[in-house]
Amino acid sequence: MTPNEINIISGNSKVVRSINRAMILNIIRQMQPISRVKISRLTGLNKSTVSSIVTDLLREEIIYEQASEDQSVGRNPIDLYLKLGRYLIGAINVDSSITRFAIADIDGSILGTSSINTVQQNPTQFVEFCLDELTQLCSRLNVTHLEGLGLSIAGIVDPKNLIVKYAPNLGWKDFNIGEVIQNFWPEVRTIAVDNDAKCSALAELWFGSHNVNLSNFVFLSIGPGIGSGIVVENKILNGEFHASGEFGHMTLFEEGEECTCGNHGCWEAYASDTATVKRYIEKKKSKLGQSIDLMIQDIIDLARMQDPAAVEILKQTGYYLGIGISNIIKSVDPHAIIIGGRITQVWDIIHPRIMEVVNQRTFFNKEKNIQILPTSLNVRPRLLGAATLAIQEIFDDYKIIN
Amino acid sequence: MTPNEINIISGNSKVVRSINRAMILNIIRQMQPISRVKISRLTGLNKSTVSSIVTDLLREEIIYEQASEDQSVGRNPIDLYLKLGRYLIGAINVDSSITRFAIADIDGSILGTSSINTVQQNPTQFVEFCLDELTQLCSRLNVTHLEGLGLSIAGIVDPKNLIVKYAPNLGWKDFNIGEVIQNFWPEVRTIAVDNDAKCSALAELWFGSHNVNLSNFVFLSIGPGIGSGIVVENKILNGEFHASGEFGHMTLFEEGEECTCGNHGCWEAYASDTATVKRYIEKKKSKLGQSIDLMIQDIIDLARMQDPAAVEILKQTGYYLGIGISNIIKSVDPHAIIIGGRITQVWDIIHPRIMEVVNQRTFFNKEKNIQILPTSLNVRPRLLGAATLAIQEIFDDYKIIN
DNA sequence: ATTTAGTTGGTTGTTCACTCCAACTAAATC
DNA sequence: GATTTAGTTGGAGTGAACAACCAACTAAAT
Repeated sequence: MTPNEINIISGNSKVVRSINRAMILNIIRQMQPISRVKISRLTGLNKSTVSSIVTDLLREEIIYEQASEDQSVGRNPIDLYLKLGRYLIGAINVDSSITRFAIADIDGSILGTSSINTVQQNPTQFVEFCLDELTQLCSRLNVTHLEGLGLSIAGIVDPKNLIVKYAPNLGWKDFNIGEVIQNFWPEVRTIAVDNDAKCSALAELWFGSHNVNLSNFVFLSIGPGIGSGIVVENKILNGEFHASGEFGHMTLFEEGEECTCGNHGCWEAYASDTATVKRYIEKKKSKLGQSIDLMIQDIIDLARMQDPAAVEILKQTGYYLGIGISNIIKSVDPHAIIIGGRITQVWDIIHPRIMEVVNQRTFFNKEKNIQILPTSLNVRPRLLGAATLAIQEIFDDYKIIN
Repeated sequence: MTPNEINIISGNSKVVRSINRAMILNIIRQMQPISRVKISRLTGLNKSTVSSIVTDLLREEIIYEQASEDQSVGRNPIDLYLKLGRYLIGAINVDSSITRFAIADIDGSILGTSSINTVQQNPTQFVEFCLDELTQLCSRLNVTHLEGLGLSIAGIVDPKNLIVKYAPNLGWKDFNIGEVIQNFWPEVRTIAVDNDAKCSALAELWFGSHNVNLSNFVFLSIGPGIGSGIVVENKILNGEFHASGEFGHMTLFEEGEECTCGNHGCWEAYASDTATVKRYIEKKKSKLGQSIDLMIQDIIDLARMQDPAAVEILKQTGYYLGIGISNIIKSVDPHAIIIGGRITQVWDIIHPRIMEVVNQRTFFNKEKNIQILPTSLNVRPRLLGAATLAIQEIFDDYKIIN
């Protein structure tokens, strides 16, 4: 219970029902195939209660049942599975250069994708253009109805009110993206928006395949900058002003390199792809011929072919990553750090360096057994994360009201 | 709902009752005096439901009612108040040098305190000695029964299992303090233990008088070291290994001063009282004649009498505090930072310096309006926090079972 | 091949707890 | 006495728990 604000969720039989419904649905999602009895034993709910809720879920066609075999004695259980193809989700990731689209199912599988260049124009017009593009993708895939729509944005987002507070790279400020979508597509039931790094964390949490408990972890997105999503007790830590996880701009070097944010010595100015490219250029005394995105890929490719200069530069990046990560570990004490971005292609080069620094700088670390891992997703985390935002609402819909 | 672990709290009519009970009790606590109808309107619960729960609370003697006057028309409401003196809490704060005791009421008021020197002996014996001391304090205050017992410890604590994982200053490791207390005092109903800085945060959250929304904030405890407690959505962020908020050991200076933890450039090595004293000694070329605790007080006293050297040293501390605080702001994005410790006595010296640095280093800060404030508690936060641990359990006891 | 016991999965009334609702009483003002 | 507001009472509705039941299978005997 909250001490200073009052929790408005008052108890009610309907609330109980939806809590139990959400719990059972999530168990089926995670442990399918699973029978009614097993769910009953797992939850402590009575068999009859489980049956009742499962009947609801079957009617809603969000799950289906199938006879199972191979039981030693007694009646064979009836396995329950998530039903795919029935509730589909549209996903949009808006980045400074490219905007990507996907149609996803509730198990996180992707039916199809497309992309366009992000155009710096009137945000409303751009969003409407995106929705048109998504409509086209739908018809290409013979999808007639989207249950939900999720968007991940490179910027600070108020997910509750569906407002993009500040996206400097897109030139958006206090943009009520939810309203625009609702006006344009009134038929979509759930719309969800959040910051891209937070979405990536969510995607890893829901659909990652690492065999690690991710109830407390931090997702680090290494690109031109460094973004992050903090997960605490299975939930995204939003921050009072929706700006948590700005680790990229934490000061690591009091009077260090100038950062794009105006501050000096930010982590980002040492460990981002931009910083890596800059260091490589300096070393090689070459010039910035192309975009950061292309350059970092070149350096990575060179390193994979054992080019000594590239390897050395990347090891440095690993060193700087390690310093920042050890600070993150000290602040929120996660069980794992999951890293996404091009740099994970040279995991064998950077990971040992990161671990070395983390072990050096984090006392009391051996007992913690913190996992530092590359993302386990084979879809772009930011895009899958956008879908996950909406999927999450389908599974956790016990906020109905009272 | 959790995606990877299953939430074991299944719904149930009893759960509903206790959620509503806790909500009503907390409303009375925070908004007393308040009538039944007002609670009904506030929560959306039916009048009759409120009446039913209030009847329970009256029978339990945790609240009382009193006729109110001054109502324009209609029957006068009956005001409800928290009843004091009925449920009392024992609080113990174990620090490296001094262990303090208090008897507190459920509104956070302190009936009496005492203290002893912390002895480095067998932890079980020491705890039993503490309980004896508390018993004496009780009899001195004519307190015959303690409803709960809360302990705040300078170390890493597993609050769920009541185990002190690691308290280097006390020489405790994996010490099952809960078991010891339960064996010695089997009659006490609720026992709670946590880290001292986290307890301080909890005390400020529950009983602080700042007129700021503290649902997301960080409590910084500046002493010989720097401890902190992170509050996210009105709850302490515990950390996977119970070690969140170790901001004191985050690296701010890559190759900086050596810290007690073995790392270099920790914040603590620049902004703690120890660091301040060290800098003062260096400047004055004097010697460390007494304990850090006494020395920092001397410096503070000198500064309050406008001694230029002391003022300058403390301003430096303010500068270093600012750098670390700006990193904290970027990581968890709190609404406020509350600072406790002797250094708050010279708030007029350090606060402007902190704000200057934070504004300089935190882009996008003006719009956030982050409050950096000294603790509003006039009882030692760590001690009141220990009591709050147990008080919290009395008010939020809807974890009963299912 | 047939029968019977034993085991496990799932369903069907019944009971119980709790909230909601509407009609009531209580106590104040105008 | 009419009106207004506070609080109570008894009945209705909802959903979970419980226990008895049916369903479907294996194992092992005849």
